[in-house]
Amino acid sequence: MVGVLREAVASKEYASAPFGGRKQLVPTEVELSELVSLARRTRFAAKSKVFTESEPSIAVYMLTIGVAGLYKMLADGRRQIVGFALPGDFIGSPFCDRYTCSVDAISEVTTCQFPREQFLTFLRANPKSLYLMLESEARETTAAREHMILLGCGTAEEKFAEFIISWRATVGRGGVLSNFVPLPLSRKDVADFLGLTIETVSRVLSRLERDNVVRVLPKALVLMGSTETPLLFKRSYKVA
Amino acid sequence: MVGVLREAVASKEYASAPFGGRKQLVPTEVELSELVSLARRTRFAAKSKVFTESEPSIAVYMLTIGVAGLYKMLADGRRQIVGFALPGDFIGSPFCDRYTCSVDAISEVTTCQFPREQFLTFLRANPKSLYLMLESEARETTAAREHMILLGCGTAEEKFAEFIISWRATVGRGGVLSNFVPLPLSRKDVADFLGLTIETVSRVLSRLERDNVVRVLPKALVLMGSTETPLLFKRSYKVA
DNA sequence: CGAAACTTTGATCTCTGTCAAGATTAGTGG
DNA sequence: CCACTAATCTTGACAGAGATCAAAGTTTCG
Repeated sequence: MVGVLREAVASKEYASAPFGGRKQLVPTEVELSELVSLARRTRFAAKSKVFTESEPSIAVYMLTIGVAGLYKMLADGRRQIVGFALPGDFIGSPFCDRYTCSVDAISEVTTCQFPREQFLTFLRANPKSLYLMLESEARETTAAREHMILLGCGTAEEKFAEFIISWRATVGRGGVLSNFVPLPLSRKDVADFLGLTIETVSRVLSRLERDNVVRVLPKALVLMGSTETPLLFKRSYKVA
Repeated sequence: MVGVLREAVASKEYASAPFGGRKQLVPTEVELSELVSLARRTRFAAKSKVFTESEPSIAVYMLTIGVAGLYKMLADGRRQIVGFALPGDFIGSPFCDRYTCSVDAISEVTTCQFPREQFLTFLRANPKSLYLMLESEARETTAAREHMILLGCGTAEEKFAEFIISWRATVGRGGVLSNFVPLPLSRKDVADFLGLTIETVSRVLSRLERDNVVRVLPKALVLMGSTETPLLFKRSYKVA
């Protein structure tokens, strides 16, 4: 659940910075401070669980530092990562009694924890925040569907290319796009996100490196070619 | 975009039936009649386009009769169906300037069309409806993620089994589950939803029929075994 | 009734998964 | 800081699920 409230709450949490030039409804200062008063700061060690699918949903979290992975698992251990949460993203829906997916901290993670019922009450009473959450949730749905086409139609190489380009954009939020792309995820994480095996991911990377399309570093990649259009850019992709 | 407003608007559209026992916020009669006044009835022939990804978003639709398919396409013709819309479901998000996926009528379809800006204005002014939309959108995200695990982890047979069981539940909304499952979708539709080819879908079906798990009829299937737990039920699936 | 569209079935191929070693990297304790 | 062990990553050989190509059967619909 990627938050639209993120700039709001995040800025409030770390400093009382004023809002930027959003043209949509924006929570009032009063709404905001009420929300902030609900928050409890919580930390999670790298690789620890934040919560698990199907256990009772007691809180909504906003991630403030680090990277988390949202995933679903099958009984036999197969795992599908359905998305990643970065600073500013909300995790957990206040509308379900139970969590609809599991979340693990990938790096060390810090969150603002909001008790579910209180968060829900807050939303009911604060239409502007409600509106922002709805926008946010709509983006989330769009992102999920975007990923479906990869999972359903993509080859291993297409999946990886698409992933790394969009990951680069995600981690570079707002900032300038760099060809140096930090990659705190393990091969397993990438594989489980793309519906591949670690071996296939590894082979794709080796091939791309051999062809001078990327340079593989520990915990990072360097994309070759111009910053605007790295060689990796495979997008025959996208829309008919 | 599966609507929560569906019972509301649908009942208003067809009759002024009172609401059922929802315990959440419900739009007031005033809100509702305002919404209904925005609606324009629109029909789409089977296989016609409702709208196409990336064209300007001018309206939100609520499907009232029929089945529609939401999909994304790649330049080379590969297609991923990301979901189906049935009566009561909303199609199109009011928050994006352009449609984020394409929609085709599968059977003949009737919709209520709401001009986007007016719908947006309505939402801003009617917090209770806003709340319902948010709940609805959250369900949509959950459904999308649910499908991801199939696309990423499932074998052909698992994909099909999961699909048909959930399709049966979807078309049987509210009613009793029957082992006779109408299937207005073509093999291509099923294949594009599951990330398979039509040949593979066909082979899976033939195998299941040979093993007396289903009976294949034109435009329908009959599941063998008890109504509660058809033989098809493969669910080693679901949650660790 | 007959042509077009869709579905089934078969033969073959290929991409990715699986299994099995090695090679790196990361983590730990002396 | 280094050495040693565990975890992670890469690479290879092989196998198999599903894709592709091709043709015959069905259904649909004018």
